Amino acid sequence: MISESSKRKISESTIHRLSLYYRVLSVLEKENKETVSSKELAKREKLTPAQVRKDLSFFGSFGTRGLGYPVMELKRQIGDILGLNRTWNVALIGVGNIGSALVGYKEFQRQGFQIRIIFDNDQRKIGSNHKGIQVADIGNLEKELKESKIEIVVIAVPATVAQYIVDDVVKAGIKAILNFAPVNLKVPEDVFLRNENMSMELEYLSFALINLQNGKRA
Amino acid sequence: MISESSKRKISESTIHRLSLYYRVLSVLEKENKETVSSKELAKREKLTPAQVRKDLSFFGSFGTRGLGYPVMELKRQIGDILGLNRTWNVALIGVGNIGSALVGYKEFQRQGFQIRIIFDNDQRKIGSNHKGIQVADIGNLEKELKESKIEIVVIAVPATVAQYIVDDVVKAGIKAILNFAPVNLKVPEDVFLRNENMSMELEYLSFALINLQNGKRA
DNA sequence: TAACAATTGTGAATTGATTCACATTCATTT
DNA sequence: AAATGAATGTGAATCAATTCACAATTGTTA
Ligand SMILES: NC(=O)c1ccc[n+]([C@@H]2O[C@H](COP(=O)([O-])OP(=O)(O)OC[C@H]3O[C@@H](n4cnc5c(N)ncnc54)[C@H](O)[C@@H]3O)[C@@H](O)[C@H]2O)c1
Ligand SMILES: NC(=O)c1ccc[n+]([C@@H]2O[C@H](COP(=O)([O-])OP(=O)(O)OC[C@H]3O[C@@H](n4cnc5c(N)ncnc54)[C@H](O)[C@@H]3O)[C@@H](O)[C@H]2O)c1
Repeated sequence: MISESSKRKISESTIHRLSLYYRVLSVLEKENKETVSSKELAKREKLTPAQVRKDLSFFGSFGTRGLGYPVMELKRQIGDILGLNRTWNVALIGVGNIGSALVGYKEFQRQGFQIRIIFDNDQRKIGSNHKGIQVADIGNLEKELKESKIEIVVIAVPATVAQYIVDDVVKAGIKAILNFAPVNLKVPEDVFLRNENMSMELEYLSFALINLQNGKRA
Repeated sequence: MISESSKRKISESTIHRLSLYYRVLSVLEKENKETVSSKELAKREKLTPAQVRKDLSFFGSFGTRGLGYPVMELKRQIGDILGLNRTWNVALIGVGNIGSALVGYKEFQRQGFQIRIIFDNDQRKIGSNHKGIQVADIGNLEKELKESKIEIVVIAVPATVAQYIVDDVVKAGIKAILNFAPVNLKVPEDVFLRNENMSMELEYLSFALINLQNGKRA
């Protein structure tokens, strides 16, 4: 457990890189590698060895000088930090194009993110079973979120209604929200909100093609 | 046009924020707002006015002191910078869960990202029409990419085959790739590769729930 | 068991991004 | 036409993230 005082200084990028390390370690585990150096870890994700060591050092000393890091053990430790050695009860709101894709994605399940319930306002969808998961009426949102002990909510509804939905989700006491709608949602200070903005990366590519084509990479 | 020397100093975060500004400006345009201040722009995306002004200043002076920025004009300018005032020929490789969602997403079209052709290796899908777009055989990748004058390729195939596919895409001369597979793909220096990693944001939420719950936000 | 090679963990230095603060400019009002 | 108020554009200052560089430690070899 991280001490109260050390909490504030771990950056978002460090956490994102932990996700990458975790992914690499999973691969190394399958390759039956016992240990891995910061150099190798860095190479596999195009980072620097110093970056890897610094990131890990925020959370403890996991390596052995001269040898490197024990693959299985480090994976477990990062898993503990990121909360991947447990399951999370997830609800999905809006089962259209993107919502359906998420439901069909088994990798999330494997990582412990279990979609327990789906909400929609389309009468044709409500009551049906979407890949084995019940589709509930958005009208029963608060009640069902509580009954299913949901911890994380994924928003996949049109941008126009996302703020209304999120207000209800917050009222139901949810503290973690992943939003796919291209809109800046307002939530209270104590609710964690992350946005998945697919257009951004396409737009970055577009920018790069126009502006960086003949120079060095950004 | 940006001068050769100024190219290197514009950060990725600045470009990502331009995307946000563009989105806000589109909304303001619909609300018939003539001008907008850096203060208002900042408020709508939870940024600081200084940040907004600094970001824009990298590309020129678009505002009027005492007044603010002209909404339509600034939108057009940012659109020029990001390449959104034109269309891009996009190819999608892999039309499974996530690929289908992307094809069904009209917002990309509206932004100028036009999916012209889809590739898959599933015989049941090849030859069919997916929402009006032809599904081609992955075997004809290089030929078809060139014929369709594709500029951006979106990878939505299983992680296990993504590197092989990307190698072929690069061979076909494509310089911009958006990858949805959770794997670090290797591409030459002159190819722009962006990754869309949905697990990362879920993992960040998981981390936040465990580690930041009782303290201040990260 | 001593020397060697490898690699960590971490303060210090550096580089990069954000914020500050204010002179400047423009529109409006008197 | 002068005074006022609002808001930009930008160097300088601050804050944050990354990289450097090296002492410390471990496993291996002679
Ligand atoms: N499809 C994509 O690839 C993609 C990519 C990026 C972002 N997004 C965003 O994700 C969101 C969903 O996109 P989509 O393409 O899946 O749209 P969609 O229209 O296919 O799906 C939206 C779903 O939300 C449901 N819904 C609408 N209003 C609701 C309400 N008030 N309560 C509950 N459910 C409601 C609809 O019945 C539908 O099932 C949008 O905000 C979109 O901008 C989608
Ligand atoms: N579904 C999601 O929500 C989601 C989220 C994040 C990341 N991803 C990633 O996106 C990728 C696709 O995921 P998915 O859920 O759509 O998988 P999927 O299995 O539904 O779709 C994959 C598609 O790729 C095609 N394909 C397989 N091998 C191919 C080849 N060699 N050449 C051409 N086409 C080939 C398949 O026929 C299929 O249509 C995966 O890498 C996955 O990890 C998916």
